[in-house]
Amino acid sequence: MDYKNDIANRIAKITGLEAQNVYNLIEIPPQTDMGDYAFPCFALAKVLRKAPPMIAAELVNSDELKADYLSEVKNVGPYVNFYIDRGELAYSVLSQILSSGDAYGADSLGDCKTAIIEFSSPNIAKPFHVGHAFTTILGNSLARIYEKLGYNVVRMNHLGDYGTQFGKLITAYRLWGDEKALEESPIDELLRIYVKFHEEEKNNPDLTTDARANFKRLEDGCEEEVALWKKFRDMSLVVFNKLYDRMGVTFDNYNGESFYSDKIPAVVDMLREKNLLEESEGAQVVMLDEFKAPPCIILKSDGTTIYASRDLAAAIYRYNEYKFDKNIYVVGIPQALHFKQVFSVLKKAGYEWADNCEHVGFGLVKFKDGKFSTRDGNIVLLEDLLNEAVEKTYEVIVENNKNRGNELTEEEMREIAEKVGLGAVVYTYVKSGRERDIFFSWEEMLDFEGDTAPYLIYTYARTRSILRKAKASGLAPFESGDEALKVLSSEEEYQLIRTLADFPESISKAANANEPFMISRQISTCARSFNRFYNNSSILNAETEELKRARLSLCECLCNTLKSGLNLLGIDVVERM
RNA sequence: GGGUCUAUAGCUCAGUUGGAUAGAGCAACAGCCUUCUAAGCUGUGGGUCGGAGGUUCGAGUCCCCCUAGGCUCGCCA
Repeated sequence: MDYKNDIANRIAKITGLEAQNVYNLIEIPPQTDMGDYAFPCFALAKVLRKAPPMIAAELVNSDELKADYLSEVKNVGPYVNFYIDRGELAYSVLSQILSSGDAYGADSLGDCKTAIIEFSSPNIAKPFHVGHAFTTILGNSLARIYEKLGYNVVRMNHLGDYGTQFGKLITAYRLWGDEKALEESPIDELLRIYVKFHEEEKNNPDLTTDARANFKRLEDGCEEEVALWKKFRDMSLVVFNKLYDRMGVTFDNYNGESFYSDKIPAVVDMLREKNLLEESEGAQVVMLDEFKAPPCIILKSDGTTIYASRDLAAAIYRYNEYKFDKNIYVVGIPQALHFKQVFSVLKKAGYEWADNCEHVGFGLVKFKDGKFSTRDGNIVLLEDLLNEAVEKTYEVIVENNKNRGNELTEEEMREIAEKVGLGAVVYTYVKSGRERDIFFSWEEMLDFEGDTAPYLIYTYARTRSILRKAKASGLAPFESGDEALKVLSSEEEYQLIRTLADFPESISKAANANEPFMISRQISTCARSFNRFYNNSSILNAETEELKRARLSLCECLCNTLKSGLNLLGIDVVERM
């Protein structure tokens, strides 16, 4: 039952205000002892020409505000506070969660609309470091969130697989390439020769000329160059895919820059036909004064294309192919202006769907002391970070396993460590607002206490353990709709139920703002509420059989919520740890 | 210099269209395992919300100015 809506209707009846307006005014009090909903009377003060506290006092006495599900209606200063009957709340919230299972929070808001999410998009032949992890983790989470809300999601990996750097790689590979090393560790070898190229290039301008010629031959489709390019691309993809598999990240396609390169001329023609192209300082540009943005370069003065033209071609292709309702780019904040320009050009060219394109930016990953730079070797590979986190998790598990009667086998411990370790890393990226820079520190990444994934997974596993024990002793939770759920009315139970009830809303909020942290924050609150309850009340040794079963139901609801929420963040749960 | 974002507890961060006593986690200190997993829980200390002004019943939140910092500003992506 929608309590808020019902309360709004009742207040509307008394005051004569629009129900929708009242609904928007109703808020959730900052403290739980102030009730479940509150109606502030400030807005009525002007209309009724009375002081808000007086209005509140009068409202409270109205018969219209007497409902079965309300245990109390109280005026506090200018507010009218509504208290939902705890048993009633427990019954309605738990019934809903129990019937939804792992799907708790799912919605059909998306209505089968199509949402394209471009994310990860690493450069071929370059190492995948902790900076790339941000777009990968964020995009993966957003994809899952939109799917949960009923969207048809298309995951796109816009690979950096084209451009003059491939001319350089071809030149470098022919001079210094080591076939064996390439087979064993493609990215390392490609990076080695790429770095060497840049060193040698300083003293040998011929290399630059050769690299340009090679890229030209690649663009012209010369067999040898294309074959080499393809080889580099395929080998890099194998490496990336291993990482994606490990993280549970999937893509619907890997159409990178190379895929769109032959679609650019049509875009240039289109812009020219619409008289949008101007010559400026030798380049072909689209002026964007009316969008308060600098000109967007479409063709360089040498007539070649640039990344803006590629992104234009990609957007148009995507619209024609998918007729998307949302086209989201999960790319770092430094590219904010670039996307503003691209979207503005589309708009200027008359594509109304340009309004459905959105740049979802995120902060930089930095070191506390000094910059993050590939050149200085000041870099942490994502794989190293994951391994480190898994290893540390494993040590903790081994230690705990000794104290818990060696229930786990070596293999199980390895498997748990993998999931929890990865979860710990993923969580650090989605625990706060995406636009903030992340200061990378091993210490924080490997801290498993407090607001962390291990804490959440631990809470889940601990609860699963209780459910297993209950089952073994023939004790079953109540099912959805069982009136006995109403016995849950203690302070801790009530607090937990309230936080569980807020979970679905956190998903739609997260989607609206493209901010997964709104979900991580919610489930973190759920876990904390549960642990408080857990430490205060015994579940399997509760006073009555009925209370035991009702509390087991509460456990099950917590599990459903945590599992669903963590899944939306891209984190797996484990049954024991 | 133009654009843009940020500034909240010692540290890392929340704070919804202006609303009730500005909240979490970490760190510090003091407690809690013969009881369902202590990766847990309880308590304590810690704040002129960068600074000044303005708007109003009311400002961490909105407007203006200032200070500090990040990112960015046509032929790299």
